[in-house]
Amino acid sequence: MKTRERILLTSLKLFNENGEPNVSTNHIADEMDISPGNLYYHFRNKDDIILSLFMQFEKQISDALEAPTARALNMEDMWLYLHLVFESIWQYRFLYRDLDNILMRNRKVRLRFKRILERKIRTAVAICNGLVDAGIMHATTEETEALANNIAVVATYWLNYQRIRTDKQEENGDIGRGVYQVMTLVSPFLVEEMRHLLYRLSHDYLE
Amino acid sequence: MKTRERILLTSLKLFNENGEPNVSTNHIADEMDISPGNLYYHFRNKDDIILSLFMQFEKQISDALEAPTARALNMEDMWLYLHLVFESIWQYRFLYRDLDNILMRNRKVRLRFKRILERKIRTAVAICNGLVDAGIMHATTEETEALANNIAVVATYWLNYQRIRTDKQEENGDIGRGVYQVMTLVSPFLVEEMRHLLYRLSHDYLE
DNA sequence: GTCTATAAATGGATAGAC
DNA sequence: GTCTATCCATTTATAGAC
Repeated sequence: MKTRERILLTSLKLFNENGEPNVSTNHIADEMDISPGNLYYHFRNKDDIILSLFMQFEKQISDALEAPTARALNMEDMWLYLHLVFESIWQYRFLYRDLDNILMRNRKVRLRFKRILERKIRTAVAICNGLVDAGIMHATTEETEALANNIAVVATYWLNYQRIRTDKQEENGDIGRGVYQVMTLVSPFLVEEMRHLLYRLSHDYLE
Repeated sequence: MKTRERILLTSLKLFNENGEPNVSTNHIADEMDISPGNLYYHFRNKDDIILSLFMQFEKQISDALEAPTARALNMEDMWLYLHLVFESIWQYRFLYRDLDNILMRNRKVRLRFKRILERKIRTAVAICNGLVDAGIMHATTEETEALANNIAVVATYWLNYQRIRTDKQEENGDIGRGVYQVMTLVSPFLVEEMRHLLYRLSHDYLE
């Protein structure tokens, strides 16, 4: 494997494990048994590494956000879709844990992250409208708008929230809970029949 | 004013403005025109300052969380209650912006913050149960549980979320939007009459 | 209580040899 | 591409005089 690739892989691992602010370029080089100078041959600086990792993340989550707008979704599709979103966040969780800091320092990442967030919201609106059109959901425009924001907030911050509550540092078992939690946002707007279906689905899903 | 007090006030201001990781003890001393040595006479280290600020925050938000469990709430009460919670968060927003980092470093703050979070959830459950008992809300135990978590997530992270979306750094005008957003979580579980009341209330409230 | 001076450590980054 | 050596800036923190 190329050194550049290894730097990205090692950085991602260390960032996720220890938090981005607690991982210096020296740490990364050390962990890989290369020299700091070598690292700086491949990346201009630490933010450059973060930007590269972010672009990997961006590509991955973009693919996940693509699918549901292409066609109408049924309930099972939505689980899968949300699962993919949560998987991406989990994989690059260091970004979300120090979001404010990272976005503050890094203009490029800030602009692009904003775009992803807006896209999340628009995707949520599109899905809801699809459900309303299909007659299995009832909501006014205003309700849909507020709902989409709530979906975006919970999807964005659920893993942070869960991490504070349950002290266990790793384990991604919370993804299922995150998906469930987002679904409970939509649930009360569904027609009764669908609400029950969702209820059964979620109990299967969470074992 | 005592120097110790001034250090806390200045730290809070700088932390909120520039982000806690970007404010060193030297910056704080500098801004106050005192020497770093003087600052360290009053506080053992930076985390000690953060702990003191956190305890101020804890006291303030504890008061806010006290009220609603004492008695049943009507809709107007809930706006006020949520407003107080958001005000506290806004005032100590630096904590929330670098939450993961701060909690990771500081065991005491972590344990106490966790307690506050649990209390937020329990308060939300209590309020919902009150509304159900009063017959103006319909929700199963499971729905209430999920709802309380969603309330906690949105209340905790709304200001962070809003800050990313709208680039303007300061201005607390988003508090009203935060309260509204939390209310939209509860709204679909209310009986129709109350839902309409809430709708009217929120439109008055947000001008 | 407050200041000056300074130690000790760390992190980001570069120059130049190989 | 990679390493060694090193520089510079910053940060935390303390000792000791006033």
